Formats: sequence, C-alpha cells, structure tokens
Amino acid sequence: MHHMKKYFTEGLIQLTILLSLIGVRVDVDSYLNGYFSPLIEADGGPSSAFIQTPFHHYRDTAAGHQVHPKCPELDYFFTSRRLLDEVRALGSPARFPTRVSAWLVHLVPDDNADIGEPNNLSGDSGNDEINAENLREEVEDDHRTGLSVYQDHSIPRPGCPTEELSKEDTLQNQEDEEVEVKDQEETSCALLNTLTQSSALEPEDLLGSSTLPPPLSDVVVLPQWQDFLSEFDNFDSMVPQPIPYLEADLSNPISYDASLRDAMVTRREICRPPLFRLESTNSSHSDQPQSSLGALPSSLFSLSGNSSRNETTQSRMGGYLDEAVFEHINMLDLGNLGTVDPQMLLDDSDSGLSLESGSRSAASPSTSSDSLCEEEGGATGYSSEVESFSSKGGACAAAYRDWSPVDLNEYIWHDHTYSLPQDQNSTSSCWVPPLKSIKQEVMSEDEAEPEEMGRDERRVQALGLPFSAFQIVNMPVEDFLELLDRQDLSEPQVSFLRDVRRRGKNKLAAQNCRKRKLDAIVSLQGEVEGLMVQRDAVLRQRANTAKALSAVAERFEALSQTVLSRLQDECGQPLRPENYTLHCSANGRVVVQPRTSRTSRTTVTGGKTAKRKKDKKP
DNA sequence: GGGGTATGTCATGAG
DNA sequence: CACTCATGACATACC
Repeated sequence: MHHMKKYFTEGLIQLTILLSLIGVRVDVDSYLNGYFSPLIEADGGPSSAFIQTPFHHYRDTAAGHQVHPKCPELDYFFTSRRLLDEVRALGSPARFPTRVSAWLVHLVPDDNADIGEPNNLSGDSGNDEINAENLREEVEDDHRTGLSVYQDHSIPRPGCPTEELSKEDTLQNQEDEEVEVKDQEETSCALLNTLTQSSALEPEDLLGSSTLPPPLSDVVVLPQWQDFLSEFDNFDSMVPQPIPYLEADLSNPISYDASLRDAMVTRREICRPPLFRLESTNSSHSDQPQSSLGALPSSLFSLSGNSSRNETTQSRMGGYLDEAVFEHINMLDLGNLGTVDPQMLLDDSDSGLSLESGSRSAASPSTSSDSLCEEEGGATGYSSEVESFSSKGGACAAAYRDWSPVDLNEYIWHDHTYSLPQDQNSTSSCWVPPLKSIKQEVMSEDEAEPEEMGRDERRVQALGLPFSAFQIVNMPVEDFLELLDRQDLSEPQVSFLRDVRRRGKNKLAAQNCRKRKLDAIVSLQGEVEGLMVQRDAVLRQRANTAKALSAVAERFEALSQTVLSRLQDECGQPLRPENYTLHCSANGRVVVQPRTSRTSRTTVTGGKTAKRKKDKKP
C-alpha cells in the first residue's frame, strides 16, 4: 500500500509538472498533505519525534534540506515537494493560478471572453458547475444584449476560497495598503450596489429608450454584473490578509522592556514569538499545519516558504530544531537525561553561571576561571568551577572536591551556585576539619605562585584564618555567622571577612549580570533580524497589493465604460464614454461626471433616483 | 600612549 | 533588619 501510494504520487507529480509547464497548476498539495504526509506515515510506527518535530517544514526550505536524514520516505516527500515548487515557481501563473484549470474545464465559447489573460480566469472548482450554468445563461443573455462582460469572471467569486490567494501570496498585506485597496473596493461596490438596487431594467430599455434614460439606480444589473459586484464584495480575498500579529510583534521587540531578566526568560520560555508568518509557497500548507499538527507552534511553520534569509533563517531554524530535538529527547527518554551532552545542558540551562562557561572561554582565553581558582582561590562559584573540578585536577580543584563533595551537575544547575548545599556544611563541625586540609592544599599551591593569589585571598591568609576566601564567599550565611563567632575574631577582621564575602558574591553577580546583558543583546539582534525579514515581507506584500489594486482599477474602468456606453441623454443620444466617468463615493452615490470638468455632476443614489443626469450633460 | 575589552569593586535599590 | 541579588558606574589590568 505504501509503495502504491508512492508510485501514484510520483505519477501525479509528473503529471503536475507537465501541466505546470503549460501554465496549468494542479494542486496536489492536498494529496501530499493528506495522504502522503510524513505525519500520517509516522502513525504507522515512527517515533513521536516525527510528529513533534517539524522537520518536514524545514525541508521545504533551503535551510531544511539536511534537516531530517532519518526517514527515506521523508526524502522522497520533500524532494517531490521541492521539485513541484520549483516547477511552479518557473511556470505557474503569477496570480489566481488554480483558476486556470477551472477556466479550462468550464470554458464556454465566447468571443468576448478574455481568454488570453491567464491571470483572470474562472473561479474555484467548487462552484464550477453552478458557475458554468450561469455562464451559459450569461452567454445567451449577452449574445442577446450584445454585452460583453465575461472578463468579470476573472475576479474571484464570493465562493472562491480566500486561501487561494493567501496560498499564492505568501505574505500578509500591510495596513495602509489594505485601506487603499478597500477604498477602491468601496468605490466599486458603491457603483455596483447602485446598479444592483436598480429596478429591472433590461438592456433593451437602456438601448432602446428614446427618452431620458432612467437613472442609474434603475439600471438592472445583469448576472454578470452581480458577479462582478460579488467579486468586489469579496475583494478582501484578492488581497493578502493582514498580519494579525503585526502590531503586537512589531511593538513587542521595539518597546520591549529592557529588563535583561525578562529578555532571557522570554527567549527561553516562549522561544520567539511568531514575528512573521510567511506561509509556504506550497499553498495548501497554509491551512494545514494547525489542524494536522495540532499543537505545533505556528512559528515553526513560518519559515518554510522563505528562502531569502539564508544565514539568519538557518540560524534561527537551528534554534528551533535544537529546541525541538531536545524536547523530543526529553519526551522519549527522560530517564536518560544524564546521557545528554552536558555541554548542551549547560548551554540550555537557566543558570547564568553555567551559560557563562562557553562564552567566557570563547571570549577571553585567559578567563577568570584560572584566576578564580589559582589567583584568588576565592569567589568562584562561577562556571569555571566545573572546569576546576573536572579537568584541572590541581590542588585547588582537589581541595574543592574534598571540601564540597557535591554533585557537580546538581551544583551547576542552579543559578546561585555559590550557595552550597546546607546539608554538606550545615554545622561548623562538618566544615572545620576540611577547611584545614583545604588550607594546606591551597597554601601549597599559593606558595608555588603567590603573585597570582587574589588580594582577598592573601589577606585572608594573612589573618591566619583556617579557611579560604572561596569558603567565606560560598558557605551558607548561617555557617558564616557561626564561623565569625567561633573564630573569636576582632572587629576589623569580622568586617574584613564580611567584605570578602560581599565582594565575592558581587563578583559572581557581576558576571551573571554581564552574561545576561550579553544574552539580551544577542536576543535583540535576533529580533532585529526578524523584523528586517518581516519588513521585507511587508514590502513584497505591498507590491502584490499594488498589482491587485491596479487590476481592480482596470476592471472598474472597463465597467464604467460599459455602463456609460449604455446611458443616454435626454435626446436619446448615447453618452460618449470617453467624455464621462463614473465616480462612486463612500456614501453610495454614483456620479457621472465629465472627464474634463468636475464641476457639474450627475448624482445617482442607491434608492433615491436623483435624476440629475441632465445637469451633467455637456 | 590611547582605545577596546575583560574583570573586579562599589553603591544602590529591590526582593 | 540582614542578606542576597541585580545593575550601573568606576577602576584596573591587559592587549
């Protein structure tokens, strides 16, 4: 069954390619999505990672070609999809592509039909039977009346699903563009509503009347005009839909609270908001993901169609993929979490300390890890402790290991790494003996390199205290207070030890703070990149909208000419369309005004037949 | 010697 | 109220 499906799909795609080469688009996305989706295939046995991980959406993009090498079926699937997309990109009509097939199927011979315009073709196939029937009637009617308005069918009908355009236009429209288009739409609709509301006036009435022609409000609207009207009613479908999240996401990153904590939390917990939702050029994807994939975040699908972002996209997708992979790892085998690369865990942990290890080591070869351990030997608690514990093996590390036999993983998971477990050092009797040994260890190392010892460490040693600055900083406050009491220290010594502890903690806090600041900057850079991509998308959307607007304007002009050609003056003489123009206002008034002068107008309202046509006569 | 960077330290406010 | 943390500002060391 699986292979049959595969071969059938292959043949279907080949047929689609052939049809695409001649300009006919056959939408097999639904088939591919519904019957050959890797998600469906995954139901047969693959792990849930296939379901949860949106690899297949990335595979459609340049950045996703190497995403998912696990499943050969996915390779076939993605290859097919890519091939189909490429063919479509080369040969498919730019606009209203699916209407081509519908037009070809239901084409009715008509000399006036605008067959040559590939973009303006019939409506959706769902209404094809009905439309074809209407079309025949219109043909007969227009053959009788001499009207030729079949080009009206080129505009999407009310029944046409808006996804046709939203599929084709992978971008959402811009707000001002929408307003502009809607203005035009309102104008058109006003005119056509006026025509619609007019009484049943046959074209013969218009043509044969020897008297003053009835007002425009009485003009009957033929079915084709109603189609045209309905098309204008549905003009929103012609224009890519607005970006509902545009306002929020545009404002969000810019007016973002500068709190670094918020930046980090936002980045980790909610990943990235869907800054942009560029739908795939594979049109049927637009309505599939949410339904078929359920809880998959829309942002995961948002990148699939944009191949222009290259590095940025790849990096961002890499982030998505990493998170997705880790999610699946966690879901599939939480028990083996310890087998995950600790470095990845460190990078993903919320601990600023653990996070810092990577950047710090990369940024400065001579990190403070050495100094913290070797020079100062004091206020560590920094991620370098891990290195000290795990790799150095020096006296300092050994001392720490002996003094604080804490599980390192547990140790570094927490943000406040300097807060040692209380059960390990809850009583002075527990930590005093190790302190001596640590002291000896540290002293032996410090003697080797005394010049690199920290200032506080040296001063602590100068006091002859049996503990290091590191211990002073990292021990629990109860132990620290108990230590101050037990050691019978003088007031300056107590003050000094408090300062040592305060400085050590503040040093760690500063390191964390700088790390957060750095992360916030990186996050904001990502936001900026996303906004730039979104800006490009909006610009492209604007261009598309302008094209649609231009097409509507042309059709409106043609309609006006047709209407004007059927109007007559009081002498029964037909108006010369080249001398007049129809102007529709937002309040429903239709004004026939001369092209040269706009002072005298003939206003025709929808219900009230304002017969002022005489006024505008030349 | 000046600029850039990294780091430590202090002051301050908030929790 | 003491402690801890976050963070801006400043100082210092290093390249």
